[in-house]
Amino acid sequence: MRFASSYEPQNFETDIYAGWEAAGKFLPVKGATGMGLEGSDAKRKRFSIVMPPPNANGNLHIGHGLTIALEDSLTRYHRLRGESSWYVPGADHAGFETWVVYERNLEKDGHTRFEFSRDELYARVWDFVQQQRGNMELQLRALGASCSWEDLTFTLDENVVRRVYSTFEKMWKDGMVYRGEKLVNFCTKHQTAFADIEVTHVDEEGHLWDIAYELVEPTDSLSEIIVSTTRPETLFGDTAVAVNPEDARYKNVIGKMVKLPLTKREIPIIADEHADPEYGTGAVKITPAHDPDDYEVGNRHDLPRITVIGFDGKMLENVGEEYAGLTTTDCRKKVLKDLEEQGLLRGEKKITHAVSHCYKCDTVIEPLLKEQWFIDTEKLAKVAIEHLEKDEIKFYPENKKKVLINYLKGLKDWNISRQIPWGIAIPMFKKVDPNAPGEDWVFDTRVNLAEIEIGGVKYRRDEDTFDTWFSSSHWPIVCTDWEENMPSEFYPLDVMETGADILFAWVARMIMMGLYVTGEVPFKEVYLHGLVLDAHGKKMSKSKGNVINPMDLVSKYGSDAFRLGILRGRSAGMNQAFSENSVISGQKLCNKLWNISRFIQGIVDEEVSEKGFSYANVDVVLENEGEGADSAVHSSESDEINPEQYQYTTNHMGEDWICRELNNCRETVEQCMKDYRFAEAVEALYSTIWDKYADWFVESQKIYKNTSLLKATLESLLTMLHPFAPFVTEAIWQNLSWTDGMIIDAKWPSVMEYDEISAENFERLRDVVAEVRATNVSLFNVARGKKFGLLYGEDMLVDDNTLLVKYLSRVPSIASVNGAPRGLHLALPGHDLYLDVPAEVVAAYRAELEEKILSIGRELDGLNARMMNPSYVERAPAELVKETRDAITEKEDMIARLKQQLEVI
RNA sequence: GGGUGAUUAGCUCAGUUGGCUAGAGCGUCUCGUUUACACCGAGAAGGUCGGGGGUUCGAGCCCCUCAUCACCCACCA
Repeated sequence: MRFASSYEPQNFETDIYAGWEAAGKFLPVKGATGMGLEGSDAKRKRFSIVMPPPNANGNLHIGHGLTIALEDSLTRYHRLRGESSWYVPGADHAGFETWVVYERNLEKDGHTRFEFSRDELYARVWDFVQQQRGNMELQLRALGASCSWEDLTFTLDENVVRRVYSTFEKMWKDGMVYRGEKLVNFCTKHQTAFADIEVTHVDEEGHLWDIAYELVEPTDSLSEIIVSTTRPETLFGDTAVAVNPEDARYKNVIGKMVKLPLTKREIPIIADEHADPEYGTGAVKITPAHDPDDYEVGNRHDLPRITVIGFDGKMLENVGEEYAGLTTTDCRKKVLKDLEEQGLLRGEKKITHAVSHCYKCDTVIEPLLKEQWFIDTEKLAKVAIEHLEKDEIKFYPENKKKVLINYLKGLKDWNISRQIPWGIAIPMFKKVDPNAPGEDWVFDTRVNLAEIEIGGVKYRRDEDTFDTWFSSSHWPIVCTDWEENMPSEFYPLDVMETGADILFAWVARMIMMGLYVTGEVPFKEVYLHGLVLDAHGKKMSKSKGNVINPMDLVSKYGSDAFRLGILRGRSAGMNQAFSENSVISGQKLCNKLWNISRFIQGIVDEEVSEKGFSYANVDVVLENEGEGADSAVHSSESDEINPEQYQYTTNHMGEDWICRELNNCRETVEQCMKDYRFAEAVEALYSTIWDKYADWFVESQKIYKNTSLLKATLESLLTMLHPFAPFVTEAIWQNLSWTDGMIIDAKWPSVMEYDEISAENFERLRDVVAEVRATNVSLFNVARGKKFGLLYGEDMLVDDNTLLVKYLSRVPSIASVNGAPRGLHLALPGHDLYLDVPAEVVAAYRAELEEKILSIGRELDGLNARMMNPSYVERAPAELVKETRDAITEKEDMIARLKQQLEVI
């Protein structure tokens, strides 16, 4: 036996993947623009997609599982369509993320980062990542990613670094890079600055304190000014008190000085719009070195900036002995206590306000002044917006484009300096002797040297590294090997698929950088997926303990089951719940398909071995009924894709019908893939395979066997499902006796020819069978489990197909009434059928019949009401009106029959 | 404070220009030793499509409004 009785993914997946890889099936046909290629390859369409690089040192999480399911389905679909498809895998050095893991390990071993030079640290992390890296790649293979491994790009590869440096140099020359001392988001735990986007804001309970600042020269009405603050410990850095220029209470003290409590300093009262008269006391202390708003106010008024908190999160010397060295929290307590003692603390109230946190360790972000490299984003954003508004990139979901443009419009300059050793070194050197001739900073790529000499002048390396997003914004460029003198035929990418949560951090930056470097948008379409939530719609998190590991599901149910399960019910941009149930349902589909194939292979084997059927009576029946006389040879209509596929004949209406259904399914899948509606494509396949192919076509083939058609249709289904369930379809394909090669590069099905009238007849036959089955079951109670035979009167369809009807509707017998109707008349329009039920059972069935009459009557009333409405008849499309009219006739007919039945009783 | 999305069966979700009796998976119930499959087959129950208005011959879908939830952005001390 070729096929075991159930599909066990573990027995196939590893070997199948290795087989694909060894046969080079993941490689694109490069150079398809014509160079050195003949014939069809020269015209071959291309499809390119790059993988958002997973963290090289980590394990894949459920989001990666979804990512691969989506991207690989697309890739495989386009490959089957005959396109040269290139799926470029990647690995991310994940600067900060990896650094955090590594530093934690260091600390566990009793070391700190300060024991090593940057170069030493870099080398150590490099080794660490290399050790870990294989894991992630194995997991991608287990998920079935058909990516071109020899093109794997690591974000620290030489070509990536070279590209990043060349962009940075260009920006430096274009004056878009500047070094500035600005307030940056600083994590005192991780000792690095972050871009605005890397900071999370959390609404928290806090306090608002009122503190009195005494006027140096009291006026008649005012001797002090009370400010409101949430951060009293920063008062040491205050350089002004601001009031609103329109605020009558303070108009006459603007320009006067106040005494800064706990210090000997005096600071001015200034007028600035920033002060909101409605909020607190209307007066606000200004601390330019420790608050982003105040920083702006300081700039407007040319105020000094006094830094009082260090990068370690502790108070500096300049705040005085008593406070220096305290953490900000301790200092706050002491300041409040001291103010209270001096009678300067005037109020305290609870408020909720947004506080910035490090997205990694949750430490409160300290805004600190720091010299950093910044990118002037104005031009970049402007160009990006222009191209977006010209609709050069199509977004799925559509509304994200608007959201992105909105973000770009308010984009601030981008801090690209990170104070961590793991990453791409910033290629800038600072002149050691400020008095030496030449610029203070020079661009130079010799970053392996701590110090360089240019024209006798010494320069020292900047020790910072690039923000990871700066390099990853080049991803489509570096993955497709785009170069100035030789643009890649695969750039721009056909589609960028990634998480909606990194629309700003990544997608926005790829667009800006793609345009800046190549002048072209980096991709034509963007598909954004939402978060995978747990079964109850909650975010997965380690602390909640609801994290699902995709690899567990893959090993338990198989890769295909996981892929089908995670795609189910998912639509672009939406966060969606996910549970094991959907994976189980995927597993069932795989097993179903396996068993369908097993059955068909059995028929093929039987035919080969014996040229006959095991059902002795079938030959006879075939001669007497069915549509054998009308059989016709068909082959695929459009020969473009695959001329030799689908040589078959249709001998029976069920066969025409399945051809029609497969055509419909193929069209649906094609349209869905075009629109990125993956879940709908899977659903169409699921219902075609299960509800149509298995339940009706395969069942009917137990009576009428058509091997050529069984083969053709099975191949078609396997091929269509392959993008979503690559392993089981390949396992079956290679197990079948008549198929060649691998399904991974089989040909996408083309149109199947069939007879429309015949197909429609089968549809009618299904109605008959369904009604017979349902009626027999509903008789179950009154008939105490007895099943009844079917009788037919003037009914051509049934008369011509008695064997099939008998088999499909599970009746014990089927016969003509021979002009003497008896039993239960089925209320089926256009048919003359009876269940051979004794009169007493029909009588017992009376209540059900009456209920049925009532229910059809209700439907009839609704239809009649519609027809009674003159506007409906006038304005609705004629076709619709006709349908309504026909439905009324049908319902009336049904009711008449049922009533007649009642009378007989 | 601004923005986006959601609200449809017990649960998780489909439902693309408005059109016949609103669908699926899982769950529930009844029945089934039919030789591909119990990871199966047959059948059934279950929904006033968040509330309220409006447009229309016709609204789950379009418009207005309210409510609830989620997420994103934002400098209110």
